[in-house]
Amino acid sequence: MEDKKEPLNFIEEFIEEDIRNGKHAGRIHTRFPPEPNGYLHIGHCKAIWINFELAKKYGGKTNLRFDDTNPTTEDTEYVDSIKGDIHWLGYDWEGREYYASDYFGQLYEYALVLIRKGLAYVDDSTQEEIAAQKGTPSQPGTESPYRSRSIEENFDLFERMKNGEFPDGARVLRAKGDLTSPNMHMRDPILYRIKRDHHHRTGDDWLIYPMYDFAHGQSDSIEGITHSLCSLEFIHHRPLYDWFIEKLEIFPSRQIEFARMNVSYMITSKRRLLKLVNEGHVSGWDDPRMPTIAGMRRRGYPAEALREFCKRTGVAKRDNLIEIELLEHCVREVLNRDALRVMAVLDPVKLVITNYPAGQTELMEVENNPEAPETGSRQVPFSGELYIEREDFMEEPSKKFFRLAPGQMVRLKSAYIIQCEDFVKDPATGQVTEIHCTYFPESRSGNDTSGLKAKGTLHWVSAAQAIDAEVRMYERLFTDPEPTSHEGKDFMEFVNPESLRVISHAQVEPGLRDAVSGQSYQFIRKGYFSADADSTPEKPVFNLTATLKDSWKGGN
RNA sequence: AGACCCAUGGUGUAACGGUAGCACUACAGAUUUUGGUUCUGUCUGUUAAGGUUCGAAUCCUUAUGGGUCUACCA
Repeated sequence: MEDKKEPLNFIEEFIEEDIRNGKHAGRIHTRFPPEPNGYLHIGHCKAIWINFELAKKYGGKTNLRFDDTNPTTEDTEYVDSIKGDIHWLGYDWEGREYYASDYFGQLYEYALVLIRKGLAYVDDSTQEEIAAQKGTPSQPGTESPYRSRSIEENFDLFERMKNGEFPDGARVLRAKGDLTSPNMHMRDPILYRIKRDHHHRTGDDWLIYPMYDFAHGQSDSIEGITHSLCSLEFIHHRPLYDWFIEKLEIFPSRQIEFARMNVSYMITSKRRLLKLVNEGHVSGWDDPRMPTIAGMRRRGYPAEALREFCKRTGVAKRDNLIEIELLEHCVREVLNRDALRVMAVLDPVKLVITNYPAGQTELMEVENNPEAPETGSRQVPFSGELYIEREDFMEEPSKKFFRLAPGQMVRLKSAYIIQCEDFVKDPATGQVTEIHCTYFPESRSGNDTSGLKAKGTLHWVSAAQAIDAEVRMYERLFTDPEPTSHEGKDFMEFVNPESLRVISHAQVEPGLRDAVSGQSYQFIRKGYFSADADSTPEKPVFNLTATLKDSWKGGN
C-alpha cells in the first residue's frame, strides 16, 4: 500500500534535503529564542509551535534560549512567565534552558578573534555620525575616521571599553564589513556597546553588551543549532549571520526565515499592547481579550486548540492575515469534544408551572456531554419555579420562533414539555416579569409517553436551587480586523467600547458552585465558558470563551 | 531611490512540467431533547503580458501589486 505523502512546508523541505545530504549526520536541533522583555503572544505561539514540532517530527531537540543581550529592558519576571506559557502550550525543552548571557565570555573572545583578523575596530564616532556613515540604501556608506586603527589599538581600546574606562555610548566595536553593500546590515554593523545597566543574570559583571547580530548566530552555533528558524524581517541579517560563522570558523547553523502569523482583530506590538494595559482598556496582560498566551489561556482557549490552529495555518513566506474565525473554530472543536454541558441562565426571567405540585422538587438526569457518553450524567433539581432565558420568550412570536410564546409548546431540556398559558408584565416598564405555563407530566425526558412534539428546547434552572454567578461576556477587542493598518488613524480609535459586558447575576445550576478555575464548560445553547480565578466559594465567575455557532436568523 | 522577499477563491494553505485540491468563512438542505454537534451540497481562484514546451499555477523575461531593510532594540 502506498500512503499518501503529506505535503511538506518549505522548511521541512530544506530539512529533508539537509538530511538526504547527510548534513550534521541527520541531526536536527532548533531553538525558541524569546527576549525576556514582555509577554508571549499569538505570534510567539506560532514560533514555538514551528520550532518544537519540527524538531519532534525529525527526532530532534529544541532549546529554550533567552536572548538577553539588552539589560535595559529585560527582567526575570518575564523569564518566568515565558517558561510558564511554553509549558502550558504543551512543550518542554527538557532542561535545555540557556541564555545568550551565558555566552558573554565566549562572545567577547569571538570579538577578539575578529579584531585579530583585522575585521573589527573600535569606533569613537557618535551615534549620529555612525548613522550618517551608513549612507542610504541607494548611496554607499562612508568610512569612519577610526576604521583604520591598528589591531593593537583596537585590542587596547576594546579591553578598556570592557574595563569601564569610557562612559556609556562613548565608543562601540564595529565589524569591518562592506560599506558599499546594498544590505545596510553589512555596512560596518555595531558589535558591542557600552551600557552600565544591571543585567538580570550577570548583574554588574559586564559594562559592554553584544548586539543581536553578534549574539544570536553565535549562540546558535555554540548550542549546535542546526536550523535557526526566525521570522522574515531577519532575512537581511542572514548574510551577516553567515559572515560571522565564516570568519569565526564556528559551527554553521543555518538560518531560515518564515512569515510570521498575523490574526485578524489581534495586535502583537509590545508597545501597543502595553498601552492597552496602561490605559486600563484591559485588566492586565492576562485579560481574556488580550492576544497574549496568558490572555487566551484565561479566556479558556485550550492549548490543544492553539496547537491545531498553528498546524492548520501552515508555514510559508508570504504575508498573511489569518481570520480569527479559524482560531475560534479550533477552539470550538476541542471544547465541543471536551466541555461538560451545564445549564446557566444569563438573563433570567421567572417561569412558573401552574399545574406542578406546589413545593415539589424532582431530580432530572442530565447528560454531561453527548459527544462523550462515558462522562455519564448528573442530577439537576427541577421544580415549579424556574428561570429561563428572557430571549426565549416572545409575546408576539415571529413565524420561525420555536421557543416560548403564548400558546406555544417547548421542551425543557432533560425535563418536561410545557405550554405557555399566560404572562405578567410590569405595567411601568413593559417588561415581562413572569411566564405562566402548564406541564405535561407524561412527557418527562427518558420516558415520554405523551406523543407530544415540541419544536424548541430550552435550558433552565430551578429558582430555589440556582446559584448566583458573574459572567463576563467578551467580544473582540477591536472593531476593525486590522486596527494598526490605517494610515493617519491610531489603532486606539478602533478599541471596541463593548468588548466586555459583565453579567452580575446570572443563575446557574447548583453544581457550578464547585467550578475550578480554568475548567471549561458549555453553557447549553449559550456558549463555552471558563471558570475564572476571580471565583469565590460564594460566587463563581465565568469568562465567555466563545459563543456557540448560531444559525438562527432571528425574526420574520 | 537601491537591494532583498512574496504573489493560487473572501481567508489560509496544497498541487515540485501532466485533471487546480483541502480547511475556515458564507449560503442551502438533512439529522438533532443544545437553532450546538454531525452529514450532504453550492458559490468564489492561479496579478498581467510575453517567452520556453506536445503540455505552464509551476521554468524564463518584463510589468504591476504587497512586504522588509537605512536602532549603540531583538
